[in-house]
Amino acid sequence: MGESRRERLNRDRVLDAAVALADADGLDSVSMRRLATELGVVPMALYKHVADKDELLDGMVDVALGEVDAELPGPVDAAGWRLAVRGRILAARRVQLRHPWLRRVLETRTTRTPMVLAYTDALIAGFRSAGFSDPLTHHVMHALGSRIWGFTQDLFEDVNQPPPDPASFELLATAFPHIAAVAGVAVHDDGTVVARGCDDQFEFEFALDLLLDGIARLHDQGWLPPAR
Amino acid sequence: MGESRRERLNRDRVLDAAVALADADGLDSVSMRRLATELGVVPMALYKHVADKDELLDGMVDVALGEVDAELPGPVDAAGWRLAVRGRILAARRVQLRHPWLRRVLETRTTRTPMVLAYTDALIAGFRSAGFSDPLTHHVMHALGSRIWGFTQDLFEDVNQPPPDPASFELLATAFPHIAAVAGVAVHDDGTVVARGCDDQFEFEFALDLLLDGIARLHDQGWLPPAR
DNA sequence: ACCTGAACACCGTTCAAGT
DNA sequence: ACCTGAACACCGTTCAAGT
Repeated sequence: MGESRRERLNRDRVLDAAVALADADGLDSVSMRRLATELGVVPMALYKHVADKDELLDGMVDVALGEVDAELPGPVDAAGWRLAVRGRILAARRVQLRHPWLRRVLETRTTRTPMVLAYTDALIAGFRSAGFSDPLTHHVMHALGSRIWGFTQDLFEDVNQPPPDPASFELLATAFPHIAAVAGVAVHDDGTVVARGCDDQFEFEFALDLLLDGIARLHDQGWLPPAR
Repeated sequence: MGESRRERLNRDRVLDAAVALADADGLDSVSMRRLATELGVVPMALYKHVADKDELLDGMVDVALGEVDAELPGPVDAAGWRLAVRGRILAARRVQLRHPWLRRVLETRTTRTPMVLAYTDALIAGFRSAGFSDPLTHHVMHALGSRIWGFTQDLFEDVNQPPPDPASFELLATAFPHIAAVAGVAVHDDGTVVARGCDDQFEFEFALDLLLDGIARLHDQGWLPPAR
C-alpha cells in the first residue's frame, strides 16, 4: 500500500489514493492523516491539493462516477426510455459495487459536483426525450430517489449478515414470527434452523422494475398533476 | 440546555439527553464528551450506563421508534393491508421528521434492536395477514426498503437547498437543461430565473403509492417466484 | 511552489483511583 | 455503585517556517 515518495503529489494522485484506500480498508480509514501516511507525506501536504476533507470526498465521488460511462451497455437511445434508464442505473450499480463507500459519501454530501449533475441530467433526458411531461419526470425522479445511483436502500446495511447461532434464530422465530417466515428461515428435519441469504441483484432489479412498471403505466395513462 | 446535576444519572436520562441534543444541534454534536457536559458530568460517567457510543446510538434509535405507536391512526386491521401499511409508514415518517438524525443513524447501524425488529415484524404481518405469499412479501419489503421508516431516500440530502444566486442558475440551465426544466426552474418575464422547492410530503406519498400500486397489482395477479 | 513541524481544539476509550 | 482524573491514540486544521 506504500507509494513511492519520489514523484510529486498532485490532485489526481491524492484522489486516486483516497479511492484505493476506501476500497481496501473502508471509508472510516480515509482520514487526512492516514491518507498522508499512505502517500509517504506529512498530513498538511495534502492541503495544497484539496481545500479540506469535504473537497476530498467530493473528488472521490467524481472519480467513482467517472467510471459509469465505461459500464454503459452501448448506445440505447433507439431502444426506448426504459432500456436507457434501466441500463444506466444498472451500470451505476456495478460501479457502486466496486466502491461500497460511494453510497454513504453521496448520501451525506450536500455539494453537487458537475459529475453528479451530468449523471442526473442524462437520466432525466431519458424520460423527457420519450415525451414524459416535466412534472411527471420530476416526481418520477424523486420516486426512484437514490436508487438512480444503483443503491439498494435496504432496511439494513448488511442484509446478508453472518448467520447468528441457532439459539438466537429460535428466539427470533418465536418473538418475531413474521420476520422469520419472510426472511426465508427454514426449519430442517433435524430441528436446526437456517436462513438463506438474499440475492441482492434480484432484489434490486425486482424493485427497479416494480418502479419502472408503475412509471410506464402513469406515462401511458397520460398522468396529470392533481388539480388544486 | 444545561441540566440539573443533582439527580442521579441513569440510562434513560442519558438517552433522552442524547436525543434532545441531536434534535437541537444535529447528530454531529452528539459526542460522548459533549453529551457529558450537557449532563453536567465527566465523560467517563456515561460509560456506566451505556457500554460505548454504538450502544448510545442504538438506544437513541429505540427512543425514536418508541414514538411511532403513538402516531398510528388507530386500529386499521379491518381496513385492509394497504391502509395498515401506508398508515404505519406515514406514522414513522412523522416521527422521523421530528428526529432528522434518525435516518443517518438507522442506515449506519448494523445491530437490530428489538424495537427495530418489532416495527419490521408488524409491517410484514400486514402483508401476510392479507394473504401475501412469503416470497412476495420478502421481495416487497426489499422494494420498499428504507422507505418503511418514512425516509425519503432522495437523490440529495437537501432537495430544497437555499436557492443559489441567479447567475449560477443561468449556468445550471445552460449546462444541464434537463435538470433545470424538471427542477421547476422558471424563467420569468423580466428574465430572472427561479426554482420552486419541492413539496416533500407530496413526493413521499407519490413514491409510496407508486410502490403500493405495483405491489397490489402483483398480489392480485398471483405473482409467483421465477422458475429456475 | 511545494512540503514540513509544532500546535490547537477536538474525538472515543482504558485504567487506576476516589467516595 | 457510581463518578472522577489523567492518559493514550486518534481526528481536522491553522500558522509560521523551511527548501
